[in-house]
Amino acid sequence: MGRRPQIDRAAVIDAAMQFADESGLEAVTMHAVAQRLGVTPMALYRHVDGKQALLDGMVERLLTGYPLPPADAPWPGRLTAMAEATRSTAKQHPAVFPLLLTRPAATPAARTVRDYVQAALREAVLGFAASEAAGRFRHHAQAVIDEDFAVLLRWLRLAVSPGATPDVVLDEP
Amino acid sequence: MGRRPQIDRAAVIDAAMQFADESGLEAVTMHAVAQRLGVTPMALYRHVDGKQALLDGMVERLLTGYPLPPADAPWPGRLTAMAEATRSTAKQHPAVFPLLLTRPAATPAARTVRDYVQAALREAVLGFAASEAAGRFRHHAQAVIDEDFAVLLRWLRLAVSPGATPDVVLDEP
DNA sequence: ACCTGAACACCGTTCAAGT
DNA sequence: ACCTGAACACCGTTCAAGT
Repeated sequence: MGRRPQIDRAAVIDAAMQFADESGLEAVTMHAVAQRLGVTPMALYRHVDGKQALLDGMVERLLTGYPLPPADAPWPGRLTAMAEATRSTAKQHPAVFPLLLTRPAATPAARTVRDYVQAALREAVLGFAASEAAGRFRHHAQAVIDEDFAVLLRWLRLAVSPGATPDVVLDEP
Repeated sequence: MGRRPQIDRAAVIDAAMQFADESGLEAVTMHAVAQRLGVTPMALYRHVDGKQALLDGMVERLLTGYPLPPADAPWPGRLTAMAEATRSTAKQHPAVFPLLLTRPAATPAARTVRDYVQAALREAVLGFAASEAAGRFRHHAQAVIDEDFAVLLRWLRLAVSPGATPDVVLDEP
């Protein structure tokens, strides 16, 4: 008499992600996800706390897929790592990606990552301000400055245009 | 035999905005808006092109409410004006405000304003970079620099945290 | 413990019809 | 031209019931 659930929380979120990438985010429906799992809609409620919780689970899955440098690493490295993680995520789940911009603080994991990026951006801007005020930039090679600003600019653009396609945002010079 | 429509596009959008502020954005429903206007849901379709178009109309209403400095004005003034317009909008329609971050390029008017902000931000960052590279900051009073960065930082924070309450974003130091 | 069946109130949208 | 009535397929979610 094995009770084999065969439909745990991870499977539900998996199915939702796949379905979203196939048919679009707005097609992710309790009925549709259930059908894809060969199960009744009501069966999902045992494993996720309703549709909001399902979407939150998808966001968490998106955010926790990649390791990030420690918070006290230099900000260009942190932003670059986030950019790479973001690009990978966008490539793997292009349709789910917009959720990141719509529900950024829905879960503790999401909040942690958002604060991580926010802290890096703030450091970047304040760092530039402090550096130029002290005239320290003359000690840097111009190429390094340009590179740092390229990273910063990409994030600004991503932050400013939530509706933009990730690839466009990340790939443009 | 006056045909007095008594329910034009503006009235539909008005009702939707009011209802959103009273009952939340997710309560804005074709049925609900129609009921508030004392009319059948299907009557709305003569004046707005479905629900998406209704939401787009609300975004446009939000964005076109305030005049902005010309595009060739100095960027701090442009960002400050946008900040003031945004704050007023957020105060008047707090529940509708998130639409701005969700559907930023839905209509031509929305696209124009987004490009306006994006250009100002880009100019701000590039301007700082160019200035420090040339060592020109020594000619500025530190107070002016601080003020410029305060404006820029607010916009960065707003851009980075779409889910944050506007008042918190705009009022915090 | 896990899933089903039947049902509920609601949603956006259509069509044909009234005036 | 503008609005209504009845209806459609669908949505999230509940409840009681099966095993």
